Amino acid sequence: MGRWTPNARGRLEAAALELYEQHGYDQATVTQIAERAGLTERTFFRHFTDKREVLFGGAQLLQDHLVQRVADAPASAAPWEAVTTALGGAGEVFPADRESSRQRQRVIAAHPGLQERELIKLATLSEALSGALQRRGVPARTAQLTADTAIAVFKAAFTRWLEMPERPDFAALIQEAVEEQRTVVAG
Amino acid sequence: MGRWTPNARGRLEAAALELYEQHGYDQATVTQIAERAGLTERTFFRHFTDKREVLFGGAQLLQDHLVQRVADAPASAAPWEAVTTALGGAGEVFPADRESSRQRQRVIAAHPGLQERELIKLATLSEALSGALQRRGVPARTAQLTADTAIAVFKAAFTRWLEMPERPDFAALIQEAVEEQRTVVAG
DNA sequence: CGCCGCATGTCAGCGACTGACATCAGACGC
DNA sequence: GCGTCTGATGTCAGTCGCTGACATGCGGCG
Repeated sequence: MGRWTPNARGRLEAAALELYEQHGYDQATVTQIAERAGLTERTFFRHFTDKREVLFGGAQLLQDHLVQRVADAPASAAPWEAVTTALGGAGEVFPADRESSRQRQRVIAAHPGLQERELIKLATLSEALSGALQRRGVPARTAQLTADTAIAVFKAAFTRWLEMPERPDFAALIQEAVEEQRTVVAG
Repeated sequence: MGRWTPNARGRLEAAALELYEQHGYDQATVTQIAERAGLTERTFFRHFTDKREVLFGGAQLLQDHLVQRVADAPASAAPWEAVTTALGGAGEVFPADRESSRQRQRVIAAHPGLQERELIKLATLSEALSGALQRRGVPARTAQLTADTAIAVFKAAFTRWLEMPERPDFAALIQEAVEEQRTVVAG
């Protein structure tokens, strides 16, 4: 047992999500978030670099997971196959309840600054996938284009994953989006 | 002749670009930028919503131009053809000297916050292209996937446009990237 | 037993951004 | 010509995000 009540970071995340949703991102001050978590503003900034970052803790997990899967793909797999197969397994790291994901998306959708942060997380993910592909021998420019194109697929699939009534199989949604995109660019 | 020296907005843009490059984005204060332009901090924030936006005035022009070209494409053109043809004409709205574009890219590359802003400009552009496609009868989901995929192509082509020694024909770079992407997703 | 590490608290300060109100050259109606 | 109105700018005060420097005190470790 530590000196302080445990999981300060998790309490800050929960407090922030609640306040952002109830009063809006702009109205919620960092001081309020910290107080609700039983901490001080200064401690908030020791756990998160800024007021936005508290919503994006999961991005790093997703990225590590995907990079690992690309690295682990059989040597025979083509770049596009390696990446899309990895994306198909992303459902494993999504939260058990889609509702918390939807809540988070609602907060983000309501604030441009949070959309900016989400976009750079996707861009960082794209860079990471590109790096994983390059380690498989794919040339840099091709790797980046492949990764960017894959992100377009991921976005489409994730949007559907949130929208569908019953929790869907993420791999199937990825497969659908891949096929739709192939149709599009063949056009 | 107005009461004030003209083109306040342009002077603020120039002053900001210089200071961001010379001293770094973080070190340059808005007060400094405004003073260099012969104005006050308050006036800066009347022309630009925040310290970042001063670097992104051209994005709206590009967007309007591309949306117009998608709308003007012949009815017979498939969505992908309409969008990529429009992208090919984007070279018309780039600055005459690539050096100022490179300077701007260097500043952006040096600061994550500016990268965020650039990404949301691209996302906004993607939304606008998606809207233009939907006005041509393309279903919403397909339109967005088409636009996102097109943005991946645009990024690749623009990067090359900045890098090449002689000013290249942007339409040709778009065409190259389209073909490379088709190869990629063909697996 | 005493020292140390580390998560947290306290405090002071900077700079981004905003709202309210003042100013004043030029445009415009008469 | 003359008063009025408009719109870009200035002035001022205030909030809040974020940071650096230093203090504090429990738990562990020698």
